[in-house]
Amino acid sequence: MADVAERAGVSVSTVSRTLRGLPVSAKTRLCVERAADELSFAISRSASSLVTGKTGRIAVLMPSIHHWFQSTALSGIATVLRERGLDLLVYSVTSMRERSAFLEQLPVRRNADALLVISFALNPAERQRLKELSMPVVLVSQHAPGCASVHVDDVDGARRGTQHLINVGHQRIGFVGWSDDTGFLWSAQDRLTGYRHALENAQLPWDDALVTRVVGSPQPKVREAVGHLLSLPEPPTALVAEDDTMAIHILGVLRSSHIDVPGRMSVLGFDDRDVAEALGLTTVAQPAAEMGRTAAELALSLIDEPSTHATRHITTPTHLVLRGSTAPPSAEPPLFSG
Amino acid sequence: MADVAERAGVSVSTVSRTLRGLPVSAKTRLCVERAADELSFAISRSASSLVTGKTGRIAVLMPSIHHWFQSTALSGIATVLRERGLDLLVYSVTSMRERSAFLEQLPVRRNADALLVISFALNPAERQRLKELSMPVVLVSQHAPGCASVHVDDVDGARRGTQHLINVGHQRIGFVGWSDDTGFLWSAQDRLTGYRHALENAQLPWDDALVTRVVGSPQPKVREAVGHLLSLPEPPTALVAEDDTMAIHILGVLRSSHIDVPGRMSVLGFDDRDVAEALGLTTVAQPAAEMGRTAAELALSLIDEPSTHATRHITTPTHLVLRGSTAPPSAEPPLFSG
DNA sequence: CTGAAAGCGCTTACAG
DNA sequence: CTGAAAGCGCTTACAG
Repeated sequence: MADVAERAGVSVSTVSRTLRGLPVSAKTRLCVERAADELSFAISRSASSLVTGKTGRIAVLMPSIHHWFQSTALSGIATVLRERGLDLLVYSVTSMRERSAFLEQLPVRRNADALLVISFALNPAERQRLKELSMPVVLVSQHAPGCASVHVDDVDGARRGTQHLINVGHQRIGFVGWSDDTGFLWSAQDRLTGYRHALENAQLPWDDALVTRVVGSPQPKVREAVGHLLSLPEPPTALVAEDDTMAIHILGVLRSSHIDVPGRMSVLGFDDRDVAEALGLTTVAQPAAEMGRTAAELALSLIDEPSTHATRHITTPTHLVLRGSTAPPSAEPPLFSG
Repeated sequence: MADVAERAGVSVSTVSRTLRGLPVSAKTRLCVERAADELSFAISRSASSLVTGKTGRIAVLMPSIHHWFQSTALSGIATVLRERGLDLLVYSVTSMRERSAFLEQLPVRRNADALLVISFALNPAERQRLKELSMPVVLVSQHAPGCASVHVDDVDGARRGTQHLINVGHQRIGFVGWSDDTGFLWSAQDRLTGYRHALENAQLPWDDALVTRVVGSPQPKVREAVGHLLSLPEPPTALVAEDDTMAIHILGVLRSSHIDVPGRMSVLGFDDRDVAEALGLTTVAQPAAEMGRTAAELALSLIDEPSTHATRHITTPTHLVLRGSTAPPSAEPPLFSG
């Protein structure tokens, strides 16, 4: 910045003011901007943050980055930050060990102006620990008292999806979920609850045998779970998958077993992830990118007015996307295979 | 840090040294570490980077974050940085306008120690511009003279995939690619070249009509492209898709048209992305996460010894993953649909 | 092994 | 509207 000042023939104070858009004379502005351009000067956030106390960065804490919901939400966050000229700092934490290390050291402290936490269930002690950061924290796809959050009503989404299956005539409906032994569970429980509510509303009996959980390596385990359901005395005619990825595994298993979807089995997903449309998967859509954007905006308003929105919860809507993987249970198998 | 020093009864110099693992007496170390713990002190990278000139951050420039290859590569990068205690800064650039703004302003300057660029084709002027950053730059999934890079041999991968189709007996093989009107093209051209090489090796005739490009909204356009291929006087019996996502769209179109895969049509992908296994897609796998890790490690060694590896190109291997979407062309349609 | 002091590149009162 | 000076929180020679 000293170089720019020298080249423009002004003081560094003036350069600083010009670059931050504070009032300077038109002539000065011109000189400074040209000088900055010629030197392709970029401000050092390190130096400015040292004095302002603001870092100009927003941090995101998340489990695996390569995961549809999380990367899509991150993408939404990035959009907002980009518009605002803020930098995006990503902390990815994939194991319990890393998770507790993060919470112990809180490396984000003083290195970001706010923290967004995408979709892993924090326990109360962990949330308490984040409070000690004394920076705005927004939970995405998770909610908890005392913390701002942006999330979807998983219970209601799953309820409405299941209701759709009931509406078209299904009476035996299975549920296939992931088993969360990792401590990074998302909305598993809520979606199962939604499924239960729909059954109750329709006065369909609850049957434990219709609820399966997949542990470990998906492909063989999903095959096993579907096998279990199809070998019941009274097998289901429709399956509610915890998410689209599970639904896609189910579609693969059914396809390789030559069980027609939706002729012999309806399959419902949750997410509306990238390939759901291509695969014709009926699913409960949640707006991951929009949730990211909303969360980022909430975080930014928390930075400006910490008290106002401190524990605001924003629930974004889900909606059912009808495609070809669900149909009434009595449909004839199609004439051609495929 | 002053607080920690006071609490531990030592000078800030000593605190600094202790925290960075420099030699201090065992007793001092204990005091300082306890004090730091009690105050849950986290160092301000802003302050330290101001004096060391190192930011402790690595930046990644990438197009859309929610995209299989890019988010998976990012994930690999994150793994390495996490181990090394470095922070990850993400610059996502989704339009041409943002792209040129980034290159003009180079906001990454002085805010990171190295820059990784994931999978968008930089033109020579843009690469030149990045050189002016005077920080290590590593290209991922792209290669160019004068720049370190980690990439896959797309020509060879596509050639081997196509060769597999030829080996099982296909003679009419179509190619379905994305049309890059966005300027963010990946390896489209190379994969088409690999396809051509395989045909040439096998002395199969080249036919322009067998090569299609999908522009705009995938689902209807893929349907159109596949329709075109299937209405040729001599239609293909196998399709090479530019990537798995395209292959999945093709599978969806074929399925909804009751054209059995692989009975009536073989489909080959490229990537081995997340749902490829679930869908039984035969594909040319590229190790996205590993490429990210390798690129991050290369960047770190460039930071330490700029000259040694400055223009090193690392080619990671692809391999064909055989699944159920490819088979010899004469196979009977299966008995059941699905 | 430890401490006092200078300085990294900015921003921000304070004068003018 | 502009400049000189102090100071943000660290690290790094330099002494001791």
